[in-house]
Amino acid sequence: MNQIVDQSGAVSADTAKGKGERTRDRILEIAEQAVLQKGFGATSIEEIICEAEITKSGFFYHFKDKNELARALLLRHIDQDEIILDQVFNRGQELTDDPLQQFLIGLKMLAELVEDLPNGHPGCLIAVYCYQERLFDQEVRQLNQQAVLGWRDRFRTILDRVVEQYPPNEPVDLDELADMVSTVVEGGIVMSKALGRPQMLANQIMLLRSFVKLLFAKQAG
Amino acid sequence: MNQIVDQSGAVSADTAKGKGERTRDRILEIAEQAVLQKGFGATSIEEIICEAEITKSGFFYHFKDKNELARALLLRHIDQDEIILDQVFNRGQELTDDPLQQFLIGLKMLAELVEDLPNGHPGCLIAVYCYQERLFDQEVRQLNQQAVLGWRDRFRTILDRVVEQYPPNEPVDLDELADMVSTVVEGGIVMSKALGRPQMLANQIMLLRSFVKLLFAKQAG
DNA sequence: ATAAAACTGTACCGGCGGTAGGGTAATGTG
DNA sequence: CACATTACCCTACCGCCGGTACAGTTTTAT
Repeated sequence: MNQIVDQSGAVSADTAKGKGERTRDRILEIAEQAVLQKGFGATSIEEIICEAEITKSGFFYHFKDKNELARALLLRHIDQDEIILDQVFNRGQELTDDPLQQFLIGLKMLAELVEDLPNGHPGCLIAVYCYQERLFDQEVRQLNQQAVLGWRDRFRTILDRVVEQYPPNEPVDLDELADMVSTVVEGGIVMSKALGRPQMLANQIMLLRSFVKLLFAKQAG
Repeated sequence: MNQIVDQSGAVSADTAKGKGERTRDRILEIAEQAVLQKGFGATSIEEIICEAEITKSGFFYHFKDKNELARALLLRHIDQDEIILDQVFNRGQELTDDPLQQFLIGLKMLAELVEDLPNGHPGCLIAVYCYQERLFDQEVRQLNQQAVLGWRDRFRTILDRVVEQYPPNEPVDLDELADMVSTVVEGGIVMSKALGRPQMLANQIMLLRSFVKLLFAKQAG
């Protein structure tokens, strides 16, 4: 869903890593950017090694084939994504005890976070892989699926606490509502890219937030 | 947004076309399926001509290069999409004079339409192209942009009529709300594909419909 | 019948994914 | 410092693919 580079953290972490792992990370970083811009099938190993300043042998020392690169890319992406979502939605829990407010704060912070990205959201590997599923093996597809189910669990947990205190004004399935967050983010990224207007993603998240407010707002009387 | 083959219509139209155009259409049909499954860069001309039972020379007789194929695919996709959206949302206008009901009926019909697709929604070329923008020229990117703006106009026009009669319960930007339909469809397609559950797209559309109802519902008192 | 349209056939180029295998520089560790 | 392991580099090769060039042939519409 989100991929933002944890700069200072990454640097300090790098120094603790061996040289091999640092090269591997560099390959992954370069590859991810390329894949998000051109798709997996259109990203050549040649260009990756060129930018990473290694040779083809060097590349295949780290990844036995392109499919293994795909798997590593996805795993890394999912990890980074989870860290960011944890930060955003745990922060809400620190600020208030009201579960609805926690959720609304999380959505607001998510919107601000994607809005502050200088060149817009770079894209989501899960979406890239969805549209190129025939290129990958079963394992990659399962990873993709589990990542999405992880998002559902995350938001569902929050929503369960919300409905205890706020009965929804319209009957909704909570899993579907949890999925709505992912849906809006994924769709928002596509719309942002299509229009070349990065801000759209943040706007759509905020609009979803309005809907959540409406759904759980206490009615007058 | 949507790509559904208008079968009987296509057949009768085919008979009116010259042989060249029929071959061209066959190429486009095969290419679109492949591109939606593997991405544009990973779809080889070789496999297209193999399935279309023509030679490489035959292919390049119709399209001077892959970029021209991309443009033709996109134009065709946008056309088909517009026909479907016209059908769905004009039907709402036939059934009632209330603009809100028209919109809600349109969303319901859209949900039913995508739910009835046997193998789930095949995907949206606009989304594919967004995630592979570096492969295409300026013209293709502009086409993509205009298609999205067309969706916005379509829904915005409906919404303008809605707000005349139904003041929204929460302040919203109508362009953003119009974009929300596209966002949910694009995001819903990604989610459906990622989870392998075609029904998700219809569910998300119906959930958006609930939100629209809430937003424009007349408050008690 | 005939001209135009719609192809086919063959040969070629360079780039890319991937393999094979031998050689070498850098690195962490005792 | 020694030394094994890690992390690469170099060269050569294969087959597939996008794309070009161009001459020849069939099919179609009129």
